[in-house]
Amino acid sequence: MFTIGELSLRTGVKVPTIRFYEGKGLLPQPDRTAGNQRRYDQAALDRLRFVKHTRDLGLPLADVEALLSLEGAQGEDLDRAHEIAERQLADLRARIGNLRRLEAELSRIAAACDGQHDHICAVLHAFGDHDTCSGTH
Amino acid sequence: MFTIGELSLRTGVKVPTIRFYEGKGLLPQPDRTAGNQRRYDQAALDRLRFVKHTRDLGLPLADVEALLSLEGAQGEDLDRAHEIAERQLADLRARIGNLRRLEAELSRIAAACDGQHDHICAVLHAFGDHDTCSGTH
DNA sequence: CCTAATTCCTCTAGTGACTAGAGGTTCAAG
DNA sequence: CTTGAACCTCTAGTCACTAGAGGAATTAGG
Repeated sequence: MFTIGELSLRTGVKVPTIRFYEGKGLLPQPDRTAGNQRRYDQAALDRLRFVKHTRDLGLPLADVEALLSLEGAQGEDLDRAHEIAERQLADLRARIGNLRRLEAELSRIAAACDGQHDHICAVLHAFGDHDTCSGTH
Repeated sequence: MFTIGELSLRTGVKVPTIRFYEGKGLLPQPDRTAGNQRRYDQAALDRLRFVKHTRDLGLPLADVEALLSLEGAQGEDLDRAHEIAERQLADLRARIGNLRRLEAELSRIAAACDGQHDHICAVLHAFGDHDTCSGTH
């Protein structure tokens, strides 16, 4: 049996966040001591690790919840899980694409003034100027 | 003179968001008609475009505000602007790196089950399983 | 057995950057 | 002069936490 603090150490999820997840229904209500403190078992640890991992992957809590409800799923339910993974992947790839375009633009802006102010620094102008952007955003 | 709706159309910033920016002090208080409606001039349009563009680049409003206060800056103030651009760029590159690692993992997960359920689908297991991750996150 | 330090409890409020809605007013066209 | 769209202010909700107040329980040392 772990305290909430031990669970936090083992998963890397902060204590208030664990309580927050419980309030959201992502984690079941754990046992309590006579003094009302939470005590967790191995199953709770596994479940929290699942939540942590999926969150790290960028899934919103609603999707984490959906996946949790699919535990031990079969047949069509597995298609749902697969679909969530595919959707997240597409999302992620789009986000990477956007960020790479922004990276190109930001480095153009940062390069506009390399510390010499003999000329008028173009950084501020570059921030305001959309016309010279390569991509759309 | 533009109404708030016209400003919205020309910049792509939604009407409530324009009011929100004004409340935050990012945009100056515009003139008003006798009936209390906002009327904007070209300067307001330019300023909002600057805000929009910097926001699109991923800068938090606090940084947008800092940049706005540097308008017409000279000397050392320009270093501040340059520093903000450099910091954002570093930030952005780190974010891209993280996302690319996650992409690798998500595609591993999505591939774990390609629609055939003869075998037990590994998607759910993969979501819960951090050990097989290539990178750290 | 007692005390002190640490961890735990609940609850409220704050973050960032908006977005949605209620309930009411003004403007522009016909 | 009427109608309908666009405007006004204000409050509250979103997401995923995070911080703090004020108090109770647990645990290690003496």
